Amino acid sequence: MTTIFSDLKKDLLDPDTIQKHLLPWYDANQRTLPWRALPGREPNPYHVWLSEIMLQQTTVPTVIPYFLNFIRLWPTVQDLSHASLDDILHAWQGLGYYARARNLFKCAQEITTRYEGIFPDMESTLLTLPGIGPYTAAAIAAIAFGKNTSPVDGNIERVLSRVYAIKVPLPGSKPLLQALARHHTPLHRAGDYAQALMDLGSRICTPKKPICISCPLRRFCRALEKGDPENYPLREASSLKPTRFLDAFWIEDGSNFLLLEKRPLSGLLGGLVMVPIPLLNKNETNPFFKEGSSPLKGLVSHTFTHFHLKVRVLKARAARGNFSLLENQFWHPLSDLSDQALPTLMKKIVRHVT
DNA sequence: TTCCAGCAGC
DNA sequence: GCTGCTGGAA
Repeated sequence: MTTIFSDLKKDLLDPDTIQKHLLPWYDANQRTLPWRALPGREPNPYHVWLSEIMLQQTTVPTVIPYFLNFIRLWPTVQDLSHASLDDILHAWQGLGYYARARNLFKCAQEITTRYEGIFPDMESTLLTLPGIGPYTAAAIAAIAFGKNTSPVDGNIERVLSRVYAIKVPLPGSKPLLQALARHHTPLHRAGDYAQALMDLGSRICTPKKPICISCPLRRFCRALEKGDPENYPLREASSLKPTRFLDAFWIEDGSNFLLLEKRPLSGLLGGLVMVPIPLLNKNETNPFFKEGSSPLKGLVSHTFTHFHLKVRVLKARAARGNFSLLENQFWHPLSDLSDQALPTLMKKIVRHVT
């Protein structure tokens, strides 16, 4: 920590400067969120964990309906641990990063069997559970159990980068930001402190057009002093994504059944249901003949973490009797697609065809 | 149409 | 250090 601070040391703010201004602001301005305990009430660790896993990948407004649906279907972590993976993936569909739904399930099972349904309250124990990494372990320990830990999410990175006008670009500045967050974490109310920084980041210290005039930290924000808070945090130049072109096979039998396949559990869109797209995973071979199929006009575009995808849809009709299904394939009524766990790519293809 | 945020697993 | 998805903003 001393080395990280070395060239910043004389510029460090008092350890408690930030929280002294931040906590009163939080008490007056905190967001009401379905997983957040009302002031003076005990947080529900199951709710905190579930929301943090969902929030790992998307924003609060997107998460809220998924979260409410999950706790309606599975009110406790034991209920979730007794669900089926297919039901969980179905409820998760559209959220993306489907490996996280599998880890959610594994984690619920471990909590139920190894911890008798009680969430561990130690950061180091939480860190051993599936799907819980450094950020989530610290967040649960602080928010659900009031432990003195310092979770650093994207909001907190942005706020601290601005307050200190950090010149090192992300992600290289992460250790420094972690150390700064640690430096300012109060002994009491560490969870409120973390949530206050997150709320500040989402409501005031926004990526674009921050509302500095309303910020409780404006008096000692160095980026504001320099006049360019929006330029922080600095980022390494990102590399360009390649574009891949693939064919999807929309194959119907004579009676409105569609050929679907369940994708392998690991890898892209794992465990979700799609029409066949040969070569979407590496090493996949193409078992389909393009003869007898007609390409639809236009392409379906979708972007994954590391590449753009443009899909041509080939439509064909097959007699069920002389079509031999692969192990992971099945015929499914077109009218009942909604009972399957479909990724957004598949929904775009459905829209394109129908 | 393109860009971007968001964190864990391997 | 590479892989994994989506919605919303620009």
